[in-house]
Amino acid sequence: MKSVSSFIPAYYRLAEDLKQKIESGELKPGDVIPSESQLAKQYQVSRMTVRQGVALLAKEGFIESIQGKGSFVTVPRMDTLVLRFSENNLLGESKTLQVKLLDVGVIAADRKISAKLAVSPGTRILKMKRLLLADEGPVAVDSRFLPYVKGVPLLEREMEYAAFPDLVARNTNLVSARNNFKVSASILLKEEAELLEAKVGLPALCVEQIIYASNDQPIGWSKMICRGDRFTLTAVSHPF
Amino acid sequence: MKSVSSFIPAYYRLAEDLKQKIESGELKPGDVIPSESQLAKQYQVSRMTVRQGVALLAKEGFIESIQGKGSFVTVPRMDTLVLRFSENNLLGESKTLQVKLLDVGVIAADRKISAKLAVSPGTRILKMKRLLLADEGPVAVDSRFLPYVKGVPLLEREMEYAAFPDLVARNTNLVSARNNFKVSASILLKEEAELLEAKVGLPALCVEQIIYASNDQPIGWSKMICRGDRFTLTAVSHPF
DNA sequence: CAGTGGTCTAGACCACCCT
DNA sequence: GGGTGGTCTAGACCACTGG
Repeated sequence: MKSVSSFIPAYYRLAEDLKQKIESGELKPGDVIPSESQLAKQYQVSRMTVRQGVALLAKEGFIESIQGKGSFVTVPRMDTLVLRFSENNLLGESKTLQVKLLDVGVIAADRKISAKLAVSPGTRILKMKRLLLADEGPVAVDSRFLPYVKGVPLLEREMEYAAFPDLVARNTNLVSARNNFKVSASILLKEEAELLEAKVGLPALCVEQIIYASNDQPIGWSKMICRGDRFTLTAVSHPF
Repeated sequence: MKSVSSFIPAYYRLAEDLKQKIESGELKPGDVIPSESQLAKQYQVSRMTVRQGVALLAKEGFIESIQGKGSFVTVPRMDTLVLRFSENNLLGESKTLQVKLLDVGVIAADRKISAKLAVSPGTRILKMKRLLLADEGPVAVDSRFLPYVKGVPLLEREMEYAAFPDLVARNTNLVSARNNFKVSASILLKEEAELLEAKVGLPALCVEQIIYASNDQPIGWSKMICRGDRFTLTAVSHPF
């Protein structure tokens, strides 16, 4: 039944049909949708094709299939949000992001760093500090800490511009597996205020990232202090 | 080939095999994985079964399929984070979240509200203000604004405890479609400080949510001020 | 037990990409 | 043209749920 007209796939039509029934309220959250064999008859397609459409809706969060029972309409969860955090979205209106490498070097892990990166105190740690500037001026200062890996030189440009997860991956030759991301409220301390050309005490967002390898070993820690008047974080529920 | 042993599905085994090859570095980002027909031969399964496995890996972000070219290993994007925001994760260690309804009523939309909710100034708006308390004490104050819908009474308990998106859905009889979520840095003003039993000027997180219906009409606005010393937001990259 | 979704087959034709 | 992934079929058996 792929015949003649309709350039759009059958499974897609079916999915859109059901989606429309859900959005219009004809099918309400908790309702069962027709069984796969019923849909196959209705739409004159094979069951595997129905399954493809149903799987699409499930992936998009509109329905949930339960073996032996049926497929049920769900409310897309609006408390599950997707947050894209790249340095580019530190920019507000401004189009250009500049990065200034303030400091880079190898240090010995102090107590705090050794805790964060789960290494012994004294371990050699690659540290770098950067200043991020938009058109309006400084937006954030960022400190990054990676266990020092010998024989893996990082280029200055990488240190300046690479996104933190990418930098970590480059440094360790490992596929990083997880990014633990934390946002907290803070105010500018003296040193930060000077770098960010703002007053001490200005509200600030503190964004902390810890990258883990697949073996759950932390392989990178980053802490970014952002001027609250020049930066907000945004997220949106399901990005279909 | 579903025979005898192996309680785990063939497509799942195949997916795990490939995943392991990716995580071990045998397959690196950018590499092509074997074609579907090759995999079908290798694993002695039908091509549809291979496709199911490949689709699973694609859904999980490990590979990307491109028609006419092949399927390629991708780096799971670590700058795409999933943030679960329910009032329960306002709790730190504490187990009990209490909510106190401070104020509720119908008001006329002022300039700010009419802008946020895209309604004419003066439109009747249901407003409520709540205080959220954990074991340690107050954590956040939350103001919620919904266009007033007559004939849809909300119970006090709903107003107290319903998550904001759910509350909006209940109020409008609409399936809400999108949640625009914004986090910014702030400090406690006098009124907030009093309610939160903290000093004026304490760092705070401001969480703003605007819920949209499927027709892109805003149908709810919420603004929550959280004590920075008692609340942080966390997110994590792909939640498989 | 009947009905549901989950897995699987062995084919087929298509759209697309590259050479 | 030859290879790739995308769509689709018409069956089959399985695992699970419920009455």
